[in-house]
Amino acid sequence: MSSDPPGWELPLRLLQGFRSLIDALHAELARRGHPDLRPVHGFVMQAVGRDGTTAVELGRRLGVTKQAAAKHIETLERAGYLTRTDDPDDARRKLVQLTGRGVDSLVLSAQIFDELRAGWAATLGVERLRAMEDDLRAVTPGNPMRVDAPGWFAGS
Amino acid sequence: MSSDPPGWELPLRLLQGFRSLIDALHAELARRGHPDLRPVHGFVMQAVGRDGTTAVELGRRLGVTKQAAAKHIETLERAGYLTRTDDPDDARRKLVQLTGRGVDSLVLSAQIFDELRAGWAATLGVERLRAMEDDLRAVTPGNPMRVDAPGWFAGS
DNA sequence: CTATATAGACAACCACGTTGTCGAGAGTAA
DNA sequence: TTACTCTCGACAACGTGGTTGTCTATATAG
Repeated sequence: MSSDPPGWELPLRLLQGFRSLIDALHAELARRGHPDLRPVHGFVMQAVGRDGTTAVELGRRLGVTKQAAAKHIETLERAGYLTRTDDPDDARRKLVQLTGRGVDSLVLSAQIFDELRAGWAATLGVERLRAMEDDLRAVTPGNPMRVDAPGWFAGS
Repeated sequence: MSSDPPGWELPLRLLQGFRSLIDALHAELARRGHPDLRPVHGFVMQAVGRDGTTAVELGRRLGVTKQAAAKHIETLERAGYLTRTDDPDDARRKLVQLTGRGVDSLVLSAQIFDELRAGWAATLGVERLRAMEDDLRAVTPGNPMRVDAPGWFAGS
């Protein structure tokens, strides 16, 4: 029988797996017309969503303050991925929405993620990959769409 | 037959798995006498290692500049986890070494990681967990001891 | 002895998070 | 209508952790 690996290997492998996928995604995004996107930008735009949102709500979704969310919005607005328009029903609010370029980057990202997953399936076999996904779902029962990752690591 | 999940779920699950382990580790570390440690501190002390190192070498291991490494050293020195002493063989160098408290935190972390892995094994079964580890090794062939994670996410 | 390379300290700056404050607008109750 | 309260977004100040650039002291090679 084989002995168990040390427990500290598992989290590092999980992180490496995540990193390798995200790095490959952004290498491919750069090749297909989005060289300026950073990993955090994908999380922000995913949190904005097709329906748009506001700075306060975006902050809630990302798990940061509205001020931090506003800075992300400003960055992505200047880069051409988001627009801000006045809400006709509430003069306090500014509606943040994806531009065509923003939507394109999300569509492209979904497509590239599928391609990367196919690469893992080719290496591991479809059944082993599905087993890994099932097992990860079992130990991380939350909604995978939560995007409050940024800023979590460094902490206070 | 079941259909494949979207490719974007896999990286999010990997990140969630990593996060859940690291969060559980630090909750337990806090309970066992190390409430001030942050995730990044574990990476730094792991990079310092039992043999000690210097600021320049630490920066190399973490993938950051020597100045950034020096700031981590100063933080952890003030917190009582590291000491800096003059190198008797080279008056330019300051040897950075773990204190007893620093070593204790690493020993404790290794122990807690083993306990967390046992928890996953209880949920998934030993064979499934080993399969996941094997598969992660197969798709992330690098040395898992690399600890250059901090600062990678936000990018430029 | 001299030239070059390295270690670490220091300053300035930037990115991204925080808290605190503020004015404008919306909602509600007297 | 008026007054009170809440919400949204803007702005300033600050902390942390990263960067580049510069400087001094010390090793090391020629």
